[in-house]
Amino acid sequence: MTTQTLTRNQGLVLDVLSHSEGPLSAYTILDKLRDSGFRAPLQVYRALDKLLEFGLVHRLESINAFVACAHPDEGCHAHGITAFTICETCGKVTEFHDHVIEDRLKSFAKDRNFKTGKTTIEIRGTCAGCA
Amino acid sequence: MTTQTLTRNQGLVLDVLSHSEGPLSAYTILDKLRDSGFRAPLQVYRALDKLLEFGLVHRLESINAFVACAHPDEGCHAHGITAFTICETCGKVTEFHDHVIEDRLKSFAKDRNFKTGKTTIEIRGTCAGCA
DNA sequence: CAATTGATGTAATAACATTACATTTCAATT
DNA sequence: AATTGAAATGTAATGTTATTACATCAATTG
Repeated sequence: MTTQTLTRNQGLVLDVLSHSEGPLSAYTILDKLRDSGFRAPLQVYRALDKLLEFGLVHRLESINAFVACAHPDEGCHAHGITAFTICETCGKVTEFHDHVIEDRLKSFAKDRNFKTGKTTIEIRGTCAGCA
Repeated sequence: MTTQTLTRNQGLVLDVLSHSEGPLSAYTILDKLRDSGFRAPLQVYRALDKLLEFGLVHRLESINAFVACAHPDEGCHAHGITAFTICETCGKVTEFHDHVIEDRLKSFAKDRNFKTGKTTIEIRGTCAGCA
């Protein structure tokens, strides 16, 4: 998956996220793209939906914000469950993948015949630099 | 922690959540408490804040909703990280605790000197009954 | 009983997200 | 090149979730 396959709006949104230090809300993205012609929230949300689908962006459920994937070239969907640490002081987000956690969650779900869709793992706290 | 220590508003909100089949949004709780004198969202949010603090209620970040704790008598905070399955069809929420996952997350955080605050683990999907 | 603290009431506003509908773009096929 | 169908876009309006600000009330305590 490369940037070339993206539409103009999708590319603009991904570009903003990729160059951002930390996660951004949809409305912050909108503001940053006013000069590029964006006028309405839906333009951002639609682009984000696609980028999420492509695995190029992640949504942080606990803070209603979005970040570019840390390794978009490999296709993040291939890495299984994505987990995050989110620094509440500086906003820094670190993405990680842990197969033990993933196996454990999968086995819990399987034991109960729960069909897993999307899984959210987010640790909010204070990063090393801000401690 | 018993219900007796709660204020009127806190007790009313907890009661609504305890008797609900599934998670409720703050505004749904508000509607259910209009007859009890609730008029504004803040009355709900304030009560929820305290109930969350007491470990009597959980917030489901991925669906912006709240559920009563499955074992409030023991004080849910004592159980460490709480994880959930959330059925997107019927709304049923199951709460669980897994020490392996918890240890794994803690060790990840410790390795990076990340000071853990609240951790969110939510699996959305389809429960056995709805499959 | 004054002072402090925590809880409450109310209105207004901010922040986040979706619905609805009209229009345009673009690639695949004719 | 014209047709056409799917995907993307533009725009306005609205719906949903959460917070700020400020006034008041109630319980505790020094």
